[in-house]
Amino acid sequence: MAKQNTVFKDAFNRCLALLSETSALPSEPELGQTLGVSRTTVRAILTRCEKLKLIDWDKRSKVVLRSPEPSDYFPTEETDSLAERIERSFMRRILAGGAEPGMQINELELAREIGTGTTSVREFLIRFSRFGLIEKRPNSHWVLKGFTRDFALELTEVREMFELRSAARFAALPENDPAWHELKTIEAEHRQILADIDNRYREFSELDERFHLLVHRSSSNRFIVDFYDVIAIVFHYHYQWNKANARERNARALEEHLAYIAALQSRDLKQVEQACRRHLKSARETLLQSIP
Amino acid sequence: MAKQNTVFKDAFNRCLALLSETSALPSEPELGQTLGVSRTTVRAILTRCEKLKLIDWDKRSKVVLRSPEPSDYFPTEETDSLAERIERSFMRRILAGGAEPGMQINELELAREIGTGTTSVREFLIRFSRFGLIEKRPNSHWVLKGFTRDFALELTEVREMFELRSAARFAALPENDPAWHELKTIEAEHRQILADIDNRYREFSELDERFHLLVHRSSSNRFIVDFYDVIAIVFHYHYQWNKANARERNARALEEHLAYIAALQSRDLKQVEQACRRHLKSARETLLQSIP
DNA sequence: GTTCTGTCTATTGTAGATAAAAGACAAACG
DNA sequence: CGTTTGTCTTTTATCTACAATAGACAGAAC
Repeated sequence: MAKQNTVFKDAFNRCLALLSETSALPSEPELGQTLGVSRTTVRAILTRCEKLKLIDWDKRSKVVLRSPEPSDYFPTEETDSLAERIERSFMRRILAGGAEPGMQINELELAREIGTGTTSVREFLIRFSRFGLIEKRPNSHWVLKGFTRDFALELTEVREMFELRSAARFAALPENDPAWHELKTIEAEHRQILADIDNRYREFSELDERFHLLVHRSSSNRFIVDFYDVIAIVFHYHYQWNKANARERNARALEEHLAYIAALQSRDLKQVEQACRRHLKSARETLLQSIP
Repeated sequence: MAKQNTVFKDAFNRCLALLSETSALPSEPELGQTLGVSRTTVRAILTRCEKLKLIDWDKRSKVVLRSPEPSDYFPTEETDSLAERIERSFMRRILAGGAEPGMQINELELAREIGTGTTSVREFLIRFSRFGLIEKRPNSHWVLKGFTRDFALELTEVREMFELRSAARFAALPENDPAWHELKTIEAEHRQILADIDNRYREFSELDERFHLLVHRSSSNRFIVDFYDVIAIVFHYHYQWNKANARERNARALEEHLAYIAALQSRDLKQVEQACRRHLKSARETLLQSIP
């Protein structure tokens, strides 16, 4: 087992969806473009489609023979990349399950638990270390620094610095910048979710990420944008394992976002700063409440 | 060749220095403590010392037989860890030698050039990616974003935000905080170097790093402190390959540091901000001048 | 009874191998 | 002539193996 073929499996599944909507597939390069994979993978997909009698493939002609059935798809567990699986396992361990700060992290043990080789775990830990939750002792183990109160305070301190700056930049964006249009779209989605909050409050998490990323992007600063990864991952898992009062919390955040968006649209720097601060303050409090 | 034994070689060299100053070595745990290595490595070192007839070793007694000679030491090239060697090779390529932004980085080629396996290069690139100079295309190559003007501007923008905040924190540190004493020491070294600037201006680079790190540390924020790694590495290599006007540049920076230090000691926030801004501004200009 | 040493085990760092995926090039097609 | 396909090469992602290093434990020495 060298490389996992998750790219193939995932692209194959997405191709099936495409296939159910047309009577013939496009050229290999075009298909590769659509699915975001190379021609090599496209050809592997086509080969499998042919074998399953989903299409009749002869050079340029790729005629659809039948609609795909559920059994044609690869199971979703097999389409996640190894990195995603490792991240999920790891985050569950440290955020959900009683992981004490100071605890040692063992590459071999983690690898065995997840069912992968040590290399992948190691690379994950290296990538993950920039989130400030773990630290390496060279030639020795990793140390879990833990999702502590200090961590949350340090994270939000930088977040506030960055977001205030980004928000001010945003407000100064020229009239014709596409970000304004994107903001309008996001605003509309806020209103839609709020209108049906009881059923749709779970959709907030994803919208939250899109909104703040849009704001951070206008900083045009790679360090600020990259830092948003840290915030996003923390809030992502935090939302996932901490569902107490989710409805009220999200409703409140949506309202704050709308005020924040209105402030941005007013282009009044004072107002922007005020609305931004208010929202960040309550986001910080929410996060802190979930930490013992 | 699995692991390199650079830890052993480096610790051995440092042990020789120790050895030339005493007539007998301490216990294994104590030696390990001093050299910062495990007992396993200490015992390997002692074994080699014995073999070279540098000491007579029998259990607790470790009598020095003769002073180490230059030929006893391992050559310095062999004591650098693989990671350090990779970093140097890589930085030379991208900072010193015409590396165009957008260029592809090939793991295999880099590994061959440096003479290591791909695993180490790969891990280096992952670690290095947080510096914002390269970016990964999954399942494909890395892209060099380049040490461009934009990079320098984005870097210094964040640096200024962080350092202003840290400096303000520093000024508010309680009287008995050890940082004040450390600051005094650093101040004295500044004066010593300035007094003999023609001969010692090269020592500025290291002092600069120590000073700014001391300031950043008072933020008590891991993200701010960690970010200083990015600044440090950029300035480190920048100083190393860009020696035009080094003497004047460093003399000026030393003066600015002294003003900055005085401002910190005054604990007057206005003054601190002013001195800090002035120094950061000129640091930014220096950096920008070296970029075409 | 604390500290040290001898011995042993577990884990990390690195190389090398291999399947998956990307990508290059020329011939074939429209 | 610009795409598309067939074929081939190169590169990445991942596993496994193994030496270096860290670390544990019991008995020896002070």
